[in-house]
Amino acid sequence: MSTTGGQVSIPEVVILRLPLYVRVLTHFRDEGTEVVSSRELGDRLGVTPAQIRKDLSYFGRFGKQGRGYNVSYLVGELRSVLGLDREWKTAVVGVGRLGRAIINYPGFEPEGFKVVAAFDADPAQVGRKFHEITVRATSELPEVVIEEGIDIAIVAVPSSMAQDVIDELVGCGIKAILNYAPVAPQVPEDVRVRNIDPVLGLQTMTYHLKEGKKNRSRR
Amino acid sequence: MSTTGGQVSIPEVVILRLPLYVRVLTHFRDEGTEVVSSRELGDRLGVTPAQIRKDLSYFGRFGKQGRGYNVSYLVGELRSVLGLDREWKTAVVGVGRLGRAIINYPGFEPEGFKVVAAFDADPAQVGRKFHEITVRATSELPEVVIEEGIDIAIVAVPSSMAQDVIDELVGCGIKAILNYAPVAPQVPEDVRVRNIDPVLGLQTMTYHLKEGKKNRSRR
DNA sequence: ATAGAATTGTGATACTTGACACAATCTTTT
DNA sequence: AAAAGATTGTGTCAAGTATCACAATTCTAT
Repeated sequence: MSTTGGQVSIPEVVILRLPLYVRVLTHFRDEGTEVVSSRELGDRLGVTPAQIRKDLSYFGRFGKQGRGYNVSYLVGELRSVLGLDREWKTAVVGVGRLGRAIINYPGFEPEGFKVVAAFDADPAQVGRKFHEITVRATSELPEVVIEEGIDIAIVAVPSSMAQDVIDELVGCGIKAILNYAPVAPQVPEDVRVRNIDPVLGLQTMTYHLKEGKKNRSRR
Repeated sequence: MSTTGGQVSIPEVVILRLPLYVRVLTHFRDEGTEVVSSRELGDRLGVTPAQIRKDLSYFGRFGKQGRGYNVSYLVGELRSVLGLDREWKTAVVGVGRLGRAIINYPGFEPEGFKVVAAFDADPAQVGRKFHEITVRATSELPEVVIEEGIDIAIVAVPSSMAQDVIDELVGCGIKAILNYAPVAPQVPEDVRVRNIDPVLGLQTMTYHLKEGKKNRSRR
């Protein structure tokens, strides 16, 4: 239950898996595979076929019994579900070593994520250009977010400044933040944050490495 | 139930939260706070106090009723649980733009993760030095992993090569991999992989951004 | 055509994870 | 020294998530 207007609310874990499905399906498509079954997909992802079918069933009936899923069609449908059939504009806050690497990272644009602005608190950075983007003062954030139509902010400031910057972004009406600072940000519940934090990844693996544990992992 | 030798098996989700606790506790400690309650911790992390107490209870009884947890003591205990009371040796595979950024990243060493070797398939890169580390040929992986005592591999190769490199690493006996390539790697169940993938983070946020949804997030 | 094999979509079931609530215990105040 | 207040640790219950299993449907082969 817990509906809004009749349709069942979709678990967040399901949303988190969809981009993985899109990625693997795209792979299949690029290899020329036209049809794929939930078992084949599951094998590639390390999940059960039933889970894939259940997940997809939240959004529609994309398959054909006895045959499987048309790869191109399913990729298109899932991209549409995720909102990946348009371009999203991002702003990078913080143009230190990490921020510059993000601005230069070639993996965002092909996926429809375009960096259109950059900010830094340091006046010495303001005015510099990286990869066609001129750095602006953080004080200009509110105007630029509106003028440029920023959808998503990418935070790459030192951890001591991260919460302040995030508060500022929330104040500007930003609803989605990709955070590279190693902190646990506090945001209102209508704002999404995804943290990119390699150290956390390492720290959860050492637990298992320690004294050669043998329990199995959870993807 | 489902025990091995008497002690209850610890849920993986709990392990995934411990580094967050360590991080926030370290923050408190650096601010001079000596004692903290599960409520204060929970407020900072956006989780319920009960969850924190339950999580900690898997590993011991660290608190004192009516008072809370001694911050320094708890940090130490949790670091020990996670195996963070020693240094871990890592090797970076792939020294392109991303691999070099990882080698130069100053955030690993203070946390006890030391990059001690680097590899690349491209002969033109072999022999070059980055940040005191000489690049070796990928063919040398097996020997170097043993000689240098590599605990964790960091994969920063193009996605087309990622699975092959990961297979190679698994063949060398590596049990923990931090993977930056945008793929869903297949590994035996005794090998842990953590994926660092900003695009996946963005793609799960667009679902919610699309047509101004208002459902709340999950951390 | 018909039989057999493959595979989806989904209700029901089992398992996992999170929250609640309270006795036990410690600290502070009067 | 007693009472009031705070907070832990944990058994129990609730919610969330994953898996099972099978009718329905499609494809393939003879």
